[in-house]
Amino acid sequence: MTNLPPTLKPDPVPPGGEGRSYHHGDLRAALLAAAEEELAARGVEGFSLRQVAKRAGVSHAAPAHHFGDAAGLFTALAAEGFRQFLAAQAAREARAAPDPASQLVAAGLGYVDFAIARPALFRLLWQSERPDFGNAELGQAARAAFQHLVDQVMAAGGRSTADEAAAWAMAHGLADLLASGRLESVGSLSPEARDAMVAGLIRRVLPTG
Amino acid sequence: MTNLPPTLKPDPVPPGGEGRSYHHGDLRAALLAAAEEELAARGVEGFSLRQVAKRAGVSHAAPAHHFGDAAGLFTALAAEGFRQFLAAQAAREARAAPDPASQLVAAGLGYVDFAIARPALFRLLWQSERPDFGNAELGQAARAAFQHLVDQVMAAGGRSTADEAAAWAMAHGLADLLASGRLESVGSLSPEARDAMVAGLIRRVLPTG
DNA sequence: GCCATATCCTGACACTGTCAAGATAGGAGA
DNA sequence: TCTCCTATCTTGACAGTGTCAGGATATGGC
Repeated sequence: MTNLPPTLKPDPVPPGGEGRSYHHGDLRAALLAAAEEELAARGVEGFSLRQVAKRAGVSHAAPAHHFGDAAGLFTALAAEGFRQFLAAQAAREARAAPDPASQLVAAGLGYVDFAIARPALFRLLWQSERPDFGNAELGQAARAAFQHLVDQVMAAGGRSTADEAAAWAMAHGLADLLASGRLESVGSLSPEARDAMVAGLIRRVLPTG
Repeated sequence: MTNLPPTLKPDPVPPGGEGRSYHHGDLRAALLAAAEEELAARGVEGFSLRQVAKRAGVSHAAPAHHFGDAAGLFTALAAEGFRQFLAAQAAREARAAPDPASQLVAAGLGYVDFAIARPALFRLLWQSERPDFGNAELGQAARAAFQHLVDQVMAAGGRSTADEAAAWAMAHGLADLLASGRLESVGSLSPEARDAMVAGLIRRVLPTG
Protein backbone atom coordinates (compact mmCIF):
# COMPACT_ATOMS: atom_id res chain seq x y z
CA MET A 1 0.00 0.00 0.00
CA THR A 2 2.68 2.47 0.86
CA ASN A 3 5.03 1.50 -1.99
CA LEU A 4 3.07 2.71 -4.97
CA PRO A 5 4.98 3.50 -8.17
CA PRO A 6 6.04 7.14 -8.24
CA THR A 7 3.49 8.12 -10.83
CA LEU A 8 0.62 6.74 -8.82
CA LYS A 9 0.52 9.03 -5.86
CA PRO A 10 -2.03 8.14 -3.23
CA ASP A 11 -5.11 10.28 -3.27
CA PRO A 12 -4.46 13.08 -0.80
CA VAL A 13 -8.16 13.56 -0.19
CA PRO A 14 -9.10 11.84 3.09
CA PRO A 15 -11.76 9.14 2.77
CA GLY A 16 -14.10 11.17 4.94
CA GLY A 17 -14.75 13.49 2.05
CA GLU A 18 -14.11 16.68 3.97
CA GLY A 19 -10.72 17.27 2.36
CA ARG A 20 -11.07 19.67 -0.48
CA SER A 21 -7.95 19.15 -2.61
CA TYR A 22 -4.24 18.52 -2.71
CA HIS A 23 -3.99 21.40 -0.35
CA HIS A 24 -5.66 19.84 2.63
CA GLY A 25 -8.00 22.69 3.33
CA ASP A 26 -7.82 22.59 7.09
CA LEU A 27 -4.66 20.70 7.86
CA ARG A 28 -4.02 22.64 11.03
CA ALA A 29 -7.20 21.40 12.65
CA ALA A 30 -6.66 17.90 11.30
CA LEU A 31 -3.17 17.82 12.75
CA LEU A 32 -4.40 18.96 16.15
CA ALA A 33 -6.99 16.19 16.14
CA ALA A 34 -4.41 13.63 15.03
CA ALA A 35 -2.03 14.89 17.70
CA GLU A 36 -4.55 14.26 20.44
CA GLU A 37 -5.18 10.77 19.06
CA GLU A 38 -1.46 10.12 19.10
CA LEU A 39 -1.27 11.51 22.63
CA ALA A 40 -4.04 9.21 23.82
CA ALA A 41 -2.52 6.21 22.04
CA ARG A 42 1.15 6.53 22.98
CA GLY A 43 1.30 9.16 25.72
CA VAL A 44 3.37 12.32 25.87
CA GLU A 45 6.55 10.28 26.16
CA GLY A 46 5.91 8.06 23.16
CA PHE A 47 4.63 10.88 20.99
CA SER A 48 5.96 11.05 17.43
CA LEU A 49 5.51 13.97 15.10
CA ARG A 50 5.89 11.77 12.05
CA GLN A 51 3.15 9.47 13.31
CA VAL A 52 0.87 12.46 13.68
CA ALA A 53 1.55 13.42 10.07
CA LYS A 54 0.83 9.85 9.01
CA ARG A 55 -2.44 9.88 10.92
CA ALA A 56 -3.45 13.03 9.09
CA GLY A 57 -2.38 11.52 5.76
CA VAL A 58 0.32 14.08 4.96
CA SER A 59 4.07 14.00 4.66
CA HIS A 60 6.31 14.07 7.70
CA ALA A 61 7.36 17.67 7.15
CA ALA A 62 3.88 19.10 6.67
CA PRO A 63 3.29 19.97 10.35
CA ALA A 64 6.30 22.28 10.35
CA HIS A 65 4.54 24.77 8.14
CA HIS A 66 1.65 25.16 10.59
CA PHE A 67 3.38 24.79 13.94
CA GLY A 68 7.08 25.35 13.31
CA ASP A 69 8.41 22.48 15.38
CA ALA A 70 7.11 19.85 17.76
CA ALA A 71 7.03 22.34 20.64
CA GLY A 72 4.75 24.53 18.55
CA LEU A 73 2.32 21.68 18.05
CA PHE A 74 2.36 20.84 21.75
CA THR A 75 1.84 24.51 22.56
CA ALA A 76 -1.19 24.84 20.31
CA LEU A 77 -2.59 21.54 21.58
CA ALA A 78 -2.14 22.64 25.20
CA ALA A 79 -3.81 26.00 24.59
CA GLU A 80 -6.81 24.29 23.08
CA GLY A 81 -6.67 21.75 25.91
CA PHE A 82 -6.86 24.41 28.59
CA ARG A 83 -9.91 25.92 26.92
CA GLN A 84 -11.63 22.54 26.86
CA PHE A 85 -10.54 21.98 30.44
CA LEU A 86 -12.37 25.16 31.40
CA ALA A 87 -15.32 24.09 29.28
CA ALA A 88 -15.57 20.84 31.23
CA GLN A 89 -15.88 22.84 34.43
CA ALA A 90 -18.41 25.21 32.88
CA ALA A 91 -20.51 22.25 31.76
CA ARG A 92 -20.77 21.02 35.33
CA GLU A 93 -21.46 24.48 36.66
CA ALA A 94 -24.32 24.98 34.25
CA ARG A 95 -26.06 21.92 35.67
CA ALA A 96 -25.40 22.81 39.32
CA ALA A 97 -27.27 24.93 41.83
CA PRO A 98 -26.40 28.61 41.58
CA ASP A 99 -25.08 29.10 45.10
CA PRO A 100 -21.32 29.69 45.29
CA ALA A 101 -20.53 26.50 47.18
CA SER A 102 -22.35 24.33 44.66
CA GLN A 103 -20.63 26.14 41.84
CA LEU A 104 -17.23 25.50 43.39
CA VAL A 105 -18.00 21.83 43.84
CA ALA A 106 -19.21 21.68 40.23
CA ALA A 107 -15.96 23.21 39.03
CA GLY A 108 -14.05 20.53 40.92
CA LEU A 109 -16.21 17.82 39.37
CA GLY A 110 -15.47 19.20 35.92
CA TYR A 111 -11.77 19.29 36.78
CA VAL A 112 -11.92 15.58 37.58
CA ASP A 113 -14.16 14.79 34.60
CA PHE A 114 -11.56 16.14 32.24
CA ALA A 115 -8.71 14.25 33.87
CA ILE A 116 -10.58 10.95 33.65
CA ALA A 117 -11.88 11.44 30.12
CA ARG A 118 -8.60 12.63 28.62
CA PRO A 119 -5.74 11.66 30.91
CA ALA A 120 -2.98 12.11 28.34
CA LEU A 121 -4.12 15.63 27.51
CA PHE A 122 -4.46 16.37 31.22
CA ARG A 123 -0.83 15.40 31.67
CA LEU A 124 0.23 17.59 28.78
CA LEU A 125 -1.40 20.55 30.50
CA TRP A 126 -0.14 19.98 34.01
CA GLN A 127 3.02 17.94 33.95
CA SER A 128 4.68 18.18 30.59
CA GLU A 129 7.56 20.43 29.67
CA ARG A 130 7.04 20.13 25.95
CA PRO A 131 4.57 22.98 25.41
CA ASP A 132 6.09 26.46 25.50
CA PHE A 133 4.37 28.07 28.46
CA GLY A 134 6.04 31.35 27.59
CA ASN A 135 3.85 31.50 24.51
CA ALA A 136 1.29 34.27 24.78
CA GLU A 137 -1.78 32.32 23.73
CA LEU A 138 -0.96 29.31 25.89
CA GLY A 139 -0.03 31.50 28.82
CA GLN A 140 -3.36 33.25 28.68
CA ALA A 141 -5.33 30.00 28.43
CA ALA A 142 -3.35 28.46 31.27
CA ARG A 143 -3.72 31.45 33.56
CA ALA A 144 -7.46 31.48 32.92
CA ALA A 145 -7.64 27.84 33.99
CA PHE A 146 -5.46 28.41 37.05
CA GLN A 147 -7.60 31.34 38.06
CA HIS A 148 -11.01 29.79 37.68
CA LEU A 149 -11.02 27.56 40.75
CA VAL A 150 -9.42 30.34 42.76
CA ASP A 151 -12.18 32.72 41.75
CA GLN A 152 -14.77 30.14 42.73
CA VAL A 153 -13.14 29.73 46.12
CA MET A 154 -13.26 33.44 46.75
CA ALA A 155 -16.89 33.59 45.65
CA ALA A 156 -17.63 30.78 48.08
CA GLY A 157 -16.25 32.76 50.98
CA GLY A 158 -12.56 31.97 50.78
CA ARG A 159 -10.37 34.60 52.39
CA SER A 160 -6.89 33.16 52.64
CA THR A 161 -4.15 31.54 50.62
CA ALA A 162 -4.92 28.39 52.56
CA ASP A 163 -8.52 28.31 51.33
CA GLU A 164 -7.35 28.73 47.76
CA ALA A 165 -4.65 26.08 48.03
CA ALA A 166 -6.96 23.64 49.81
CA ALA A 167 -9.59 23.54 47.08
CA TRP A 168 -7.07 23.52 44.25
CA ALA A 169 -4.89 20.83 45.77
CA MET A 170 -7.85 18.60 46.58
CA ALA A 171 -9.33 18.85 43.09
CA HIS A 172 -5.95 18.49 41.42
CA GLY A 173 -4.84 15.62 43.61
CA LEU A 174 -8.01 13.67 42.95
CA ALA A 175 -7.82 14.41 39.24
CA ASP A 176 -4.21 13.35 38.91
CA LEU A 177 -4.54 10.19 40.99
CA LEU A 178 -7.63 9.19 39.05
CA ALA A 179 -6.01 9.98 35.70
CA SER A 180 -3.12 7.68 36.51
CA GLY A 181 -5.40 4.99 37.90
CA ARG A 182 -3.76 5.03 41.31
CA LEU A 183 -6.74 5.87 43.48
CA GLU A 184 -8.60 2.64 42.85
CA SER A 185 -10.91 2.92 45.82
CA VAL A 186 -12.49 5.93 44.13
CA GLY A 187 -11.77 5.14 40.51
CA SER A 188 -13.58 1.84 40.64
CA LEU A 189 -16.82 3.43 41.84
CA SER A 190 -19.79 3.99 39.56
CA PRO A 191 -19.88 7.46 37.99
CA GLU A 192 -22.65 8.54 40.34
CA ALA A 193 -20.90 7.27 43.45
CA ARG A 194 -17.65 8.77 42.27
CA ASP A 195 -19.29 12.14 41.76
CA ALA A 196 -20.72 12.00 45.26
CA MET A 197 -17.35 11.06 46.67
CA VAL A 198 -15.51 13.85 44.86
CA ALA A 199 -18.16 16.39 45.80
CA GLY A 200 -17.97 15.35 49.45
CA LEU A 201 -14.20 15.64 49.47
CA ILE A 202 -14.26 19.11 47.99
CA ARG A 203 -16.87 20.23 50.48
CA ARG A 204 -14.56 18.96 53.19
CA VAL A 205 -12.03 21.68 52.42
CA LEU A 206 -14.51 24.49 51.78
CA PRO A 207 -13.70 27.65 53.74
CA THR A 208 -17.02 27.95 55.60
CA GLY A 209 -18.42 24.44 55.72
CA MET B 1 38.98 16.05 22.97
CA THR B 2 36.66 13.41 21.68
CA ASN B 3 38.61 12.64 18.52
CA LEU B 4 41.66 10.93 19.95
CA PRO B 5 43.65 8.65 17.66
CA PRO B 6 42.41 5.07 17.94
CA THR B 7 45.45 3.90 19.83
CA LEU B 8 45.04 6.54 22.50
CA LYS B 9 41.88 5.53 24.19
CA PRO B 10 40.66 7.90 26.87
CA ASP B 11 41.31 6.69 30.39
CA PRO B 12 38.16 4.86 31.43
CA VAL B 13 38.87 5.50 35.12
CA PRO B 14 36.72 8.44 36.25
CA PRO B 15 38.64 11.44 37.55
CA GLY B 16 37.12 10.98 40.98
CA GLY B 17 39.38 8.02 41.56
CA GLU B 18 36.64 5.67 42.64
CA GLY B 19 36.73 3.74 39.37
CA ARG B 20 38.73 0.58 39.83
CA SER B 21 39.63 -0.52 36.30
CA TYR B 22 38.56 -0.89 32.73
CA HIS B 23 35.62 -2.78 34.10
CA HIS B 24 33.90 0.03 35.86
CA GLY B 25 33.44 -1.76 39.14
CA ASP B 26 30.01 -0.44 39.94
CA LEU B 27 28.62 0.74 36.67
CA ARG B 28 25.07 -0.11 37.61
CA ALA B 29 25.07 2.34 40.51
CA ALA B 30 26.94 4.92 38.44
CA LEU B 31 24.35 4.64 35.67
CA LEU B 32 21.50 5.07 38.11
CA ALA B 33 23.12 8.21 39.49
CA ALA B 34 23.78 9.52 35.99
CA ALA B 35 20.21 8.73 35.01
CA GLU B 36 18.84 10.84 37.82
CA GLU B 37 21.15 13.69 36.81
CA GLU B 38 19.89 13.39 33.26
CA LEU B 39 16.34 13.30 34.53
CA ALA B 40 16.84 16.46 36.58
CA ALA B 41 18.59 18.20 33.70
CA ARG B 42 16.34 17.35 30.77
CA GLY B 43 13.18 15.87 32.27
CA VAL B 44 11.52 12.57 31.54
CA GLU B 45 10.59 13.74 28.08
CA GLY B 46 14.05 14.89 27.04
CA PHE B 47 15.79 11.90 28.57
CA SER B 48 18.46 10.21 26.45
CA LEU B 49 20.04 6.86 27.22
CA ARG B 50 23.15 7.73 25.28
CA GLN B 51 23.56 10.91 27.31
CA VAL B 52 23.35 8.86 30.49
CA ALA B 53 26.11 6.60 29.21
CA LYS B 54 28.17 9.66 28.33
CA ARG B 55 27.65 11.08 31.82
CA ALA B 56 28.92 7.81 33.29
CA GLY B 57 31.88 7.80 30.89
CA VAL B 58 31.01 4.56 29.13
CA SER B 59 29.91 3.60 25.64
CA HIS B 60 26.34 4.05 24.48
CA ALA B 61 25.59 0.32 24.64
CA ALA B 62 26.96 -0.30 28.13
CA PRO B 63 23.65 0.33 29.95
CA ALA B 64 21.99 -2.51 28.04
CA HIS B 65 24.02 -5.09 29.85
CA HIS B 66 22.80 -3.93 33.25
CA PHE B 67 19.24 -2.85 32.50
CA GLY B 68 18.31 -4.47 29.21
CA ASP B 69 16.65 -1.49 27.59
CA ALA B 70 15.60 2.03 28.52
CA ALA B 71 12.46 0.78 30.24
CA GLY B 72 14.64 -1.38 32.46
CA LEU B 73 16.67 1.63 33.54
CA PHE B 74 13.52 3.65 34.22
CA THR B 75 12.11 0.72 36.17
CA ALA B 76 15.16 0.38 38.38
CA LEU B 77 15.32 4.15 38.86
CA ALA B 78 11.64 4.26 39.82
CA ALA B 79 11.99 1.41 42.29
CA GLU B 80 14.87 3.17 44.00
CA GLY B 81 12.90 6.41 43.78
CA PHE B 82 9.91 4.96 45.61
CA ARG B 83 12.18 3.75 48.39
CA GLN B 84 13.67 7.20 48.76
CA PHE B 85 10.19 8.68 48.58
CA LEU B 86 9.23 6.57 51.57
CA ALA B 87 12.49 7.52 53.27
CA ALA B 88 11.60 11.21 52.91
CA GLN B 89 8.36 10.55 54.76
CA ALA B 90 10.12 8.48 57.42
CA ALA B 91 12.61 11.29 57.98
CA ARG B 92 9.79 13.69 58.78
CA GLU B 93 8.02 11.16 60.95
CA ALA B 94 11.14 10.59 63.02
CA ARG B 95 11.23 14.26 63.94
CA ALA B 96 7.50 14.54 64.66
CA ALA B 97 5.41 13.92 67.77
CA PRO B 98 4.45 10.27 68.18
CA ASP B 99 0.67 10.73 68.11
CA PRO B 100 -1.03 9.35 65.00
CA ALA B 101 -2.25 12.71 63.72
CA SER B 102 1.21 14.25 63.92
CA GLN B 103 2.67 11.21 62.21
CA LEU B 104 0.19 11.51 59.36
CA VAL B 105 0.95 15.19 58.93
CA ALA B 106 4.66 14.39 58.96
CA ALA B 107 4.18 11.80 56.22
CA GLY B 108 2.43 14.45 54.13
CA LEU B 109 5.26 16.89 54.71
CA GLY B 110 7.76 14.26 53.57
CA TYR B 111 5.59 13.60 50.50
CA VAL B 112 5.83 17.28 49.61
CA ASP B 113 9.52 17.51 50.52
CA PHE B 114 10.36 14.85 47.99
CA ALA B 115 8.31 16.44 45.24
CA ILE B 116 9.97 19.82 45.74
CA ALA B 117 13.50 18.47 46.11
CA ARG B 118 13.37 16.09 43.15
CA PRO B 119 10.48 17.07 40.89
CA ALA B 120 11.67 15.11 37.85
CA LEU B 121 11.98 11.90 39.84
CA PHE B 122 8.61 12.58 41.43
CA ARG B 123 7.09 12.76 37.96
CA LEU B 124 8.76 9.52 36.96
CA LEU B 125 7.11 7.81 39.91
CA TRP B 126 3.63 9.24 39.55
CA GLN B 127 3.02 10.30 36.01
CA SER B 128 5.37 8.53 33.67
CA GLU B 129 4.60 5.48 31.59
CA ARG B 130 8.21 4.60 30.93
CA PRO B 131 8.91 2.42 33.97
CA ASP B 132 7.44 -1.08 33.81
CA PHE B 133 5.03 -1.12 36.72
CA GLY B 134 4.40 -4.78 36.10
CA ASN B 135 7.93 -5.44 37.27
CA ALA B 136 7.95 -7.26 40.60
CA GLU B 137 10.51 -5.10 42.40
CA LEU B 138 8.98 -1.82 41.22
CA GLY B 139 5.48 -3.03 41.95
CA GLN B 140 6.41 -3.88 45.49
CA ALA B 141 8.15 -0.55 46.09
CA ALA B 142 5.24 1.35 44.56
CA ARG B 143 2.59 -0.48 46.55
CA ALA B 144 4.52 0.16 49.73
CA ALA B 145 4.52 3.87 48.94
CA PHE B 146 0.83 3.87 48.01
CA GLN B 147 -0.01 2.11 51.22
CA HIS B 148 1.97 4.19 53.65
CA LEU B 149 -0.24 7.26 53.77
CA VAL B 150 -3.31 5.06 53.84
CA ASP B 151 -1.95 3.21 56.85
CA GLN B 152 -1.25 6.49 58.57
CA VAL B 153 -4.79 7.64 57.91
CA MET B 154 -6.22 4.51 59.45
CA ALA B 155 -3.92 4.86 62.45
CA ALA B 156 -5.15 8.43 62.85
CA GLY B 157 -8.74 7.28 63.09
CA GLY B 158 -9.74 7.06 59.44
CA ARG B 159 -12.59 4.67 58.83
CA SER B 160 -13.78 5.24 55.27
CA THR B 161 -12.58 5.35 51.69
CA ALA B 162 -13.29 9.06 51.85
CA ASP B 163 -10.83 9.57 54.70
CA GLU B 164 -8.18 7.69 52.81
CA ALA B 165 -8.77 9.56 49.56
CA ALA B 166 -8.92 12.92 51.30
CA ALA B 167 -5.48 12.71 52.85
CA TRP B 168 -3.87 11.17 49.82
CA ALA B 169 -5.38 13.61 47.34
CA MET B 170 -4.47 16.62 49.47
CA ALA B 171 -0.88 15.55 49.93
CA HIS B 172 -0.53 14.50 46.30
CA GLY B 173 -2.21 17.60 44.92
CA LEU B 174 0.02 19.89 46.94
CA ALA B 175 3.10 17.91 45.99
CA ASP B 176 2.32 17.90 42.27
CA LEU B 177 1.35 21.56 42.08
CA LEU B 178 4.47 22.55 43.99
CA ALA B 179 6.68 20.29 41.88
CA SER B 180 5.45 21.95 38.72
CA GLY B 181 5.68 25.43 40.23
CA ARG B 182 2.01 26.15 39.70
CA LEU B 183 0.94 26.85 43.27
CA GLU B 184 2.98 30.00 43.65
CA SER B 185 1.09 31.34 46.66
CA VAL B 186 2.47 28.40 48.64
CA GLY B 187 5.66 27.71 46.72
CA SER B 188 7.00 31.20 47.26
CA LEU B 189 6.73 30.93 51.04
CA SER B 190 9.74 30.36 53.25
CA PRO B 191 10.35 26.69 54.09
CA GLU B 192 8.99 27.18 57.62
CA ALA B 193 5.87 28.99 56.46
CA ARG B 194 5.37 26.45 53.73
CA ASP B 195 5.60 23.60 56.21
CA ALA B 196 3.04 25.27 58.42
CA MET B 197 0.75 25.79 55.46
CA VAL B 198 1.03 22.19 54.25
CA ALA B 199 0.55 20.83 57.76
CA GLY B 200 -2.55 22.99 58.26
CA LEU B 201 -4.03 21.82 54.97
CA ILE B 202 -3.52 18.17 55.79
CA ARG B 203 -5.04 18.63 59.23
CA ARG B 204 -8.03 20.17 57.48
CA VAL B 205 -8.93 16.84 55.91
CA LEU B 206 -8.12 14.66 58.91
CA PRO B 207 -10.94 12.29 59.85
CA THR B 208 -11.37 13.42 63.45
CA GLY B 209 -10.12 17.00 63.55
C1' DG C 1 49.49 -19.91 33.70
C1' DC C 2 44.86 -20.92 31.24
C1' DC C 3 40.36 -20.38 30.11
C1' DA C 4 35.30 -19.60 30.78
C1' DT C 5 32.53 -15.82 31.74
C1' DA C 6 30.99 -11.29 32.85
C1' DT C 7 31.70 -6.84 31.33
C1' DC C 8 32.29 -3.26 28.02
C1' DC C 9 33.05 -1.38 23.08
C1' DT C 10 32.33 -0.84 17.99
C1' DG C 11 29.42 -0.79 14.22
C1' DA C 12 25.04 -1.10 12.14
C1' DC C 13 19.94 -0.52 11.60
C1' DA C 14 15.46 1.76 11.69
C1' DC C 15 13.28 5.62 13.53
C1' DT C 16 12.97 10.48 15.12
C1' DG C 17 12.84 15.88 14.55
C1' DT C 18 14.47 19.46 11.67
C1' DC C 19 16.11 21.85 7.64
C1' DA C 20 16.70 22.98 2.53
C1' DA C 21 14.98 22.69 -1.90
C1' DG C 22 11.59 21.44 -5.17
C1' DA C 23 6.62 20.56 -6.62
C1' DT C 24 1.81 21.90 -6.59
C1' DA C 25 -2.47 24.62 -6.05
C1' DG C 26 -5.11 28.93 -5.43
C1' DG C 27 -5.80 33.69 -6.19
C1' DA C 28 -4.63 38.50 -7.86
C1' DG C 29 -3.86 41.34 -11.72
C1' DA C 30 -3.35 41.77 -16.73
C1' DT D 1 -8.09 33.57 -20.08
C1' DC D 2 -3.21 33.82 -19.04
C1' DT D 3 0.65 34.75 -15.92
C1' DC D 4 2.88 35.09 -11.85
C1' DC D 5 3.14 35.27 -6.81
C1' DT D 6 2.49 33.07 -2.64
C1' DA D 7 0.96 29.64 0.56
C1' DT D 8 0.98 24.92 1.05
C1' DC D 9 2.77 20.37 0.78
C1' DT D 10 6.50 16.79 -0.64
C1' DT D 11 11.03 14.89 -1.12
C1' DG D 12 15.55 14.17 0.43
C1' DA D 13 19.13 14.81 3.62
C1' DC D 14 21.31 15.27 8.27
C1' DA D 15 22.44 14.40 13.12
C1' DG D 16 20.70 12.15 17.12
C1' DT D 17 18.17 8.23 19.37
C1' DG D 18 17.32 3.15 21.14
C1' DT D 19 18.48 -1.45 20.15
C1' DC D 20 20.90 -5.43 18.36
C1' DA D 21 24.99 -8.39 16.75
C1' DG D 22 29.58 -9.28 17.10
C1' DG D 23 34.19 -8.31 18.82
C1' DA D 24 37.46 -6.81 22.53
C1' DT D 25 38.88 -6.86 27.36
C1' DA D 26 39.34 -7.99 32.22
C1' DT D 27 38.17 -11.17 36.25
C1' DG D 28 38.18 -15.29 38.87
C1' DG D 29 38.31 -20.45 39.25
C1' DC D 30 41.15 -24.29 37.85
